[in-house]
Amino acid sequence: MNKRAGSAAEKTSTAPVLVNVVIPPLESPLTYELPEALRGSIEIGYRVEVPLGRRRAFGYVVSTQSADERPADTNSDFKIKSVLEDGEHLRCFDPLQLEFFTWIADYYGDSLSNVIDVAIPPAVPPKFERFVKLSGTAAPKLTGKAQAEVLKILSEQKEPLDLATLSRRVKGCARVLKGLEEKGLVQILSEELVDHHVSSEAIPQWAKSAVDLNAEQQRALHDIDAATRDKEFKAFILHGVTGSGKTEVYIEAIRQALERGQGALIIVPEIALTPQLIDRFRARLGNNLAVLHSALHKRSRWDSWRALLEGRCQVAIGARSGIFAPVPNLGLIVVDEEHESSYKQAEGLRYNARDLALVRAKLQNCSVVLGSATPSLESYLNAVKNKYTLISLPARHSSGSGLEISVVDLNRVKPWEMASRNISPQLAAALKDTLDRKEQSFLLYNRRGFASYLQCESCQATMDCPNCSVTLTFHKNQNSLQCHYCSLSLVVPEFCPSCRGSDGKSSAPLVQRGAGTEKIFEELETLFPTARISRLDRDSVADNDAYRRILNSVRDGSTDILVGTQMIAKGHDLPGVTLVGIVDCDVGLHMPDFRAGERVFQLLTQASGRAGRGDKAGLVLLQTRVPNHPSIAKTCDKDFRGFAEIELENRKSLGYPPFSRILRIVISSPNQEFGSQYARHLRALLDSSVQQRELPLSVLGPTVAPIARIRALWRWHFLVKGTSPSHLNQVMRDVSTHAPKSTQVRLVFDMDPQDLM
DNA sequence: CTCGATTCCTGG
DNA sequence: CAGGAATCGAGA
Repeated sequence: MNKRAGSAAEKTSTAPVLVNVVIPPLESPLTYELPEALRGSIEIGYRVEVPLGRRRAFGYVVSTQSADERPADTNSDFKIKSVLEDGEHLRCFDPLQLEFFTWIADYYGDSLSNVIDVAIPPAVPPKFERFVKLSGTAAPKLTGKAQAEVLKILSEQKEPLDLATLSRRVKGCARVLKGLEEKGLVQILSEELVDHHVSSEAIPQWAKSAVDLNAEQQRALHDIDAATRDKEFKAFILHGVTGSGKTEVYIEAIRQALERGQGALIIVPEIALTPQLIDRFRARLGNNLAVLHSALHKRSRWDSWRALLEGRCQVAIGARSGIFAPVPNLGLIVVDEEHESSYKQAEGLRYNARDLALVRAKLQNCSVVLGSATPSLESYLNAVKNKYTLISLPARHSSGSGLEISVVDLNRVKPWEMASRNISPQLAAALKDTLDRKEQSFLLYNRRGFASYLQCESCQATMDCPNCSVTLTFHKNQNSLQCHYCSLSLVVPEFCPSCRGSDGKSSAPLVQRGAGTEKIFEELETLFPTARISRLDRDSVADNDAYRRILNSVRDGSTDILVGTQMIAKGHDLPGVTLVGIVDCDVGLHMPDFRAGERVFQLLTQASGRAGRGDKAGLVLLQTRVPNHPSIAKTCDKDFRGFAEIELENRKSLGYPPFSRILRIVISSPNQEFGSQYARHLRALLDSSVQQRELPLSVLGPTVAPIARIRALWRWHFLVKGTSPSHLNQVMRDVSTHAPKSTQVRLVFDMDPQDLM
């Protein structure tokens, strides 16, 4: 399997002659012959350059064959071309990873080619920098003025000087240097430029010192480390609220693995992968940490990847796509905030990085740690069934129960008693107290904009997106109506466009319905005119640096109240915050999605964790109209297990995950009639597949998707439910091979969907 | 019948 | 995806 290049004599006898190469975006592999000169040096995982038609293309070697396996007889009606001898051939992944890639392709019903294309960052040509240094001891003789100057500069230099700096000091130095080089007075070195984020320096000694872990952390560490050391597949759920010290456990476990020469992989949600977090890991794990992030510059991404591949780094940290990292001798995978739905890729290859972490751990016999304050029910059920080990870390604060969470039942507040449209007297009072104490508050309202929609007062028409079946959100700051699905932006019309003038009055006014963070911000400004208020949501962090700037303004105390969407629930340690107000807990609770309740619980619990992280006690106020709803009541009780039990019971009775698996099939078409007919036809296909194979599956649909139209495409979907993923898989294969191809419709298969809209 | 545009299909 | 072949359709 893992043949290394042997001696030249061995090469000819045992080295494979044929290689199967996937060339994205081609789905199936093509066979090429290896020219004599390349045999033995190219194996699985190499990116090779091959002739394809009349052009050259890059492809990845996924399997090899020796000459005698050549399928000479029947269907070889094509002549096998040869890998280009003068091409660029580059090692791109570890042969060990192939099994993982194949598994992914099978499970998600995609081609190996596409999986590899998604997994491997595109290689960038190496960049070289040239350095000059003095060479030889020969006395400088008969040098010109310019040459003398260069020599003088160089003699003042301890290290070789880079050419760029030199040419800035001496104009036209290239020629001068050439002369000097010929005389043997200087040497020009070429060194490959590797991104500074990646380095092979050893772990500094100071970082090796252990930190103080409490008894529970010690125990967690011990268990995780034992599994890692034994190189067995074992999954842990590390359940602990923010501030319970999960990160310390990860770091120590990784550090211990490193000392044994085992590599590790950490996956964090995109938004958490901040420079601060990376610094924290680097401070303790040293420089052999490779950062992988799809937003990184191409070169850094490739450099990090290669550093792992070449063994210069043993630890990788990355967002979703980091799960593919070629960590050498992988011993431990950590998935932080494992419940995050952003681990699921929403388009293309719709993989879930958390699920893949478990698959990979199983394939490579290593341990995996899923960390969260609010584990997903999928993971939690596995712990209940003893498939995973659940480790709970108690809150670490000395103040212990310093967090008080209470409900404001909006049913019991008369409209005229409200401090403002969306802020109850209780919340207003708490905000005032917090301001008086010179402490800080977070206000969560999980909706962007100023008003959810505008409605005509006379004809009741709502301002809808022309391309999507949703209302347009009113953004007051930009005075625009925006579609949050297709990002259309319109100037706000002065009068209702559909009834203007028709009822005699030419000025049918538009009224604002529903609220958003902008509105809450405005209410706060009215209530607390002297307070320093900031807003954090996708709109206010449009420019790249704004996110950090806003969080910094909280950290340094120049913001008193921060209002925002779920973004504020995920920021980092901000010890000055002692009040968290949830303006409306019920947002998102009534979505047509069986995970709605779970998501709300997660968000509320996560947001609550922002309060009182320092020594001071924290207060959380939950404004709601359904105070007895488990998502809210159990947040109040800080009772994850209690919530999980209720919710699991629900899911069980309805046959939803984690008690079943779902395959979602989405049909979209610009033509409503054609699409709906196509969807009905697909139902027949589904039924016949299920029947013929006698699969215990239930098929729901076709139904119009909850958002019936997006970007001018009408949408329908099916939910196929079953207990075994392989059954769903068979149906998916059947349908995708037999479904009639049409340019009018698009068909998407989504295994384990997170998004049901 | 011709030419350009469009769709289809192959690539080893 | 890219390039070539097959097919389509308007113009002459």
